[in-house]
Amino acid sequence: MSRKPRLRSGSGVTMHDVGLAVGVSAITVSRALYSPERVSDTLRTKILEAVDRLGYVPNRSARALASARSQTVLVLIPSLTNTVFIDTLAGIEDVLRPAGYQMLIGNTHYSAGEEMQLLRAYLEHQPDGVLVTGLSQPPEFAQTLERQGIPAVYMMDLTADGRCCVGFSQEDAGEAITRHLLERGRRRIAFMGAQLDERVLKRLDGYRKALRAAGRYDAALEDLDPAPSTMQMGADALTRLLQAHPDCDAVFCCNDDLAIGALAACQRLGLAVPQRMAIAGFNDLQPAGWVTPPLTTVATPRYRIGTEAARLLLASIAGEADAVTCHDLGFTVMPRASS
Amino acid sequence: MSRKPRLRSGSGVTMHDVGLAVGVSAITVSRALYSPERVSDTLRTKILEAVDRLGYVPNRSARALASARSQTVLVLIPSLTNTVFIDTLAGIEDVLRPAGYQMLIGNTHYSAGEEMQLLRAYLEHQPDGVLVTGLSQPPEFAQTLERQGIPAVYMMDLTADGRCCVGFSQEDAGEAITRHLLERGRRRIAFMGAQLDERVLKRLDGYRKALRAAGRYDAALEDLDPAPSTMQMGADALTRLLQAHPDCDAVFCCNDDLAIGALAACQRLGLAVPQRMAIAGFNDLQPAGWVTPPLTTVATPRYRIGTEAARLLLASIAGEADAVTCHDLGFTVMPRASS
DNA sequence: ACCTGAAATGTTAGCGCTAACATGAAAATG
DNA sequence: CATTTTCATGTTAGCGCTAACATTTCAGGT
Repeated sequence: MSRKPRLRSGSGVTMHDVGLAVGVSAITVSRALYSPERVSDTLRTKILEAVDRLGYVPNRSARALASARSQTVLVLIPSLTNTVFIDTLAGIEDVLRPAGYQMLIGNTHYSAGEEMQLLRAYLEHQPDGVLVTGLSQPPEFAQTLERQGIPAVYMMDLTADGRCCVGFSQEDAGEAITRHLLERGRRRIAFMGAQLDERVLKRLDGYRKALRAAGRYDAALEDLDPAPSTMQMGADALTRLLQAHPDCDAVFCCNDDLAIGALAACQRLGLAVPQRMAIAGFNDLQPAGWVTPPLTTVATPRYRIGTEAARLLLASIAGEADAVTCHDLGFTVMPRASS
Repeated sequence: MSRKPRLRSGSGVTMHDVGLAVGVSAITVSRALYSPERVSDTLRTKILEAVDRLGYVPNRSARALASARSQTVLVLIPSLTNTVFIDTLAGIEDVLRPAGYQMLIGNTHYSAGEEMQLLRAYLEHQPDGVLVTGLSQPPEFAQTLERQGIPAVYMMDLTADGRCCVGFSQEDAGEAITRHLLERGRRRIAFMGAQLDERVLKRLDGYRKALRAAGRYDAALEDLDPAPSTMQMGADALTRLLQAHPDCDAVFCCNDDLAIGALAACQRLGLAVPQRMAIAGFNDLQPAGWVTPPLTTVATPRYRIGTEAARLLLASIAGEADAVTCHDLGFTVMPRASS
């Protein structure tokens, strides 16, 4: 009356099998692998040899189920094609992997709806923590995390509302680069924005603040397009801008892609940069230092945001309450020849 | 004599709890969620309502453990900063997500060693299948997969050795674009290569084949650098190349980044493109069609490689033996003004 | 010799879920 | 109306692992 044996996943070698081969119980194998100090040296050596010989592969699902810790972190980023987030991802990975944590990457495509959906879907993995881009999730988002008791770190921007965040003030950065253009004697400074996510809008706020303070704000000089930014778009926007406002003498582009497109358009139109037109970008991506003329932009600590956020999250997972703080990593205005 | 209750992960609501709330057993809840046709409509509605009300989140680890299927696919790609692989990733995701599969992304950094390490690490998740970039893994790689009975699909290139692959012939593509340059009357065609992964080397093979057939091969015209490619590198290589070989009248760059760098260098050096110097790239990334002059390049079906590979893998996981075939998705030479 | 306590290993139970088999009721069949 | 089939649901056991407690061993102190 024996039942069919159930399916086995993987190679079918379990801790129990390894234990049998060495003459110990499964728990000792578990300890040899994950808390080596609790097993005598001789035994541990024999066990590790057997693990190798039998080709034992631990089963993470079983481990997660039994220990109630998945050793997994969910990372939500708006895009995989934007270098900014890829750099951050690299920083995150460099901290999480050595710590034995697994990254689950969710691409929100800049959509709050998709972000919420992804959170729900990935919660099934019982992540031990979540790294989120930006601060403008719906209230439901934080509630869900709260209910499951999952710590989160918010990346890229700052807030004083008590959430744990790592980044820099997008608004201050926008203000700083605009002020830089003012200091260079520019009087009709335009803003070129695409994607229009929360970070772009905050940079726009900073731009407005700087210009208003100088008494030079003109809403007509704002060119906003919700579509994802491309170099082409930057070129088009610049052409449009100069047609409508021939007196415009500078433009702050919300990112380097737009700025490089704008630069190319100036060259095509025969406008000298920076003499006739100053151009500033944002992020200091690799090409910014390389185009002619080199692009004035704002260098952002993307990689470090990743490492710091990951570190904070790990501390938070470990229960260190003081990990829940706001980390301002700052930014640097990079004055180059385009302004 | 009661023990401490064990930790609970997540919200603590289980299928059993949902069942209690509705007055059914846990297995009925399971069926209502995953094989709805096996539960009556009335009951299913009640169960789903309770799931919502209680905020039940399924536990994927438990599911994977009990069913021996993780609904997870491992994707190994060489880089997250190369648009080529990001596009492929997008294709993969667009097929896997609707099918309920979870992607685990492993970044190999173009290293066979890291690739093997990643495979071993991610095997702990008991992936149901693996998507791999390229064909030149060590024999150990395929053996490991074989032993665990995990199907794999190899992306980007073709092979006749029986492995399931989706891509196009990198060699044929290299040959085709080189022939295009020959047909445009070029006689001293250089090759500029970076990163030097297997795909670049195959394109180089194709380049050599075309030039040898035309009796115009000269090993001195090959500029190879194992470092990751950048626009800067393309510019440097072009300058170097022209210094050493002033008679060089065309260059096939192994990717668009190098080509755009080379283009910029020509402009800086005052060399007319294509009159004095023809330039061809590879991949047809967005900027290729947009720089001046527009770049001749080879369009590659990156997104479709992703969707097809994912589809094949799913079929393979489902046990459809005929899924193990080679899919040639072809490529298209895009003649533009740079040649 | 006895006790104490730390170190090394084992036993038991259960994490949340689903495969396999079992049961009971309703519907279809002769 | 008895019999078979189908459908809807339940029971049992176990996936592989580890928390919690239990036991054994042995060093060191008295």
